Amino acid sequence: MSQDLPTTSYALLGLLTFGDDLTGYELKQRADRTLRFYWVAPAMSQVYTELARLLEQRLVRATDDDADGRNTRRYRITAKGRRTLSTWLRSSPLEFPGLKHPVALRLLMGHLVEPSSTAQLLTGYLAALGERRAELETVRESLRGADEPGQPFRFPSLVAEWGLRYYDSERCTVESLLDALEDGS
Amino acid sequence: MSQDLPTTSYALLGLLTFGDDLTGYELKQRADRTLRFYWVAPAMSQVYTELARLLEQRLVRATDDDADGRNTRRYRITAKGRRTLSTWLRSSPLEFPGLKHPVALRLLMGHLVEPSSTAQLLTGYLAALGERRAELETVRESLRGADEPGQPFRFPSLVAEWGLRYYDSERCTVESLLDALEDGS
DNA sequence: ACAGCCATGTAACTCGTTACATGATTAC
DNA sequence: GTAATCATGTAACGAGTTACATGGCTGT
Repeated sequence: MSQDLPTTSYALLGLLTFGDDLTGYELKQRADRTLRFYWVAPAMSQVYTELARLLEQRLVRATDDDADGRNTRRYRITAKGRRTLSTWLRSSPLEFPGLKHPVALRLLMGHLVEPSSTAQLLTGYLAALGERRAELETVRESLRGADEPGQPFRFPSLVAEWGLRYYDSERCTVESLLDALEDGS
Repeated sequence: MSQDLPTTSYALLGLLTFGDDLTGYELKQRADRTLRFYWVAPAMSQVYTELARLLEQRLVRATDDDADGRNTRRYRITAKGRRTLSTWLRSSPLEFPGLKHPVALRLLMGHLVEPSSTAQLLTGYLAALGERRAELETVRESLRGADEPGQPFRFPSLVAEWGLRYYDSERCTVESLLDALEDGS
């Protein structure tokens, strides 16, 4: 029973393997600090939906904690959850990354607008890229001290590094696209 | 009337601005050669669904061509379609690209599996990346000759170049991740 | 007192997918 | 003749979103 969950379920389950129990709300925050950069930023409502599913399949266990008046459920991954997750990691076939790049999409149709409009698009993207990069940089900084081989945040740190490199490469490419547009117009 | 279409509608409409009329089938093929690399590869059924929508809003016009026995509808963008598209291009707010990167996601959970399993994941990705890159290279080659400033495929060519650079940057990063994993295990 | 955050959920809806259904043309 | 490709659509479903609904706690 219970084998093929949507990838986002595995992703959220994976965020519960870092040694602490989280509420739905906290899980959403963790997703926003990690998953967002290379997977998705699930809506609050989806986090609760996924947790309900994981609970139903006994991949997580919930502890009600009404002590503080607030209705609070804290979720912990179960042994079965760990087994399921590592089986998935080992056996799932390679899926190629999917990119949804509205900026590239708009550049494709550059012939429909004035060159200045396209340049403005790319300049705006460059700015957004800078902000994003700064956010991810902050995340990586916060992992410092536990990101050496063998330590708990080694892999999150490697992934963050990967993201930073990606943003750097984007900046570089977009800058040369802007140059090319100037020359050719 | 009629303004906010899903982005994929605009994307498909954009593929009809390169001077030729296409059948649904041909449009799908064009999407597979271009959109796939930085947007989506829509299912055949979705292409027809979107075309029906575009038709309903008079953004495309259809010509039935039953002459050859086959039921063939050829679609052409209308003046209204062009207006709608260029308005969208000029006025739509900047959306940041979204990445769905199953490989990065799995790397995040590297602590749950043996190092060899993670290394295998990355090696597999490197191979897939090579194939993808080759496909995109073929596409770019096919644009040669009409990709100079002012020519029809200038922008598609720039976008393809962007994609190639992205794949190169990925290859480079993944190689150094593999090095880091070897050192630290 | 009031705003902002913590906290949990339901309902309606859209996008996009896979599976199904059909049939003609082309190349071997 | 038969397999691959061209060609068009419908139906059922799933993943994920926004909007809605509720309420307590915390800082000023």
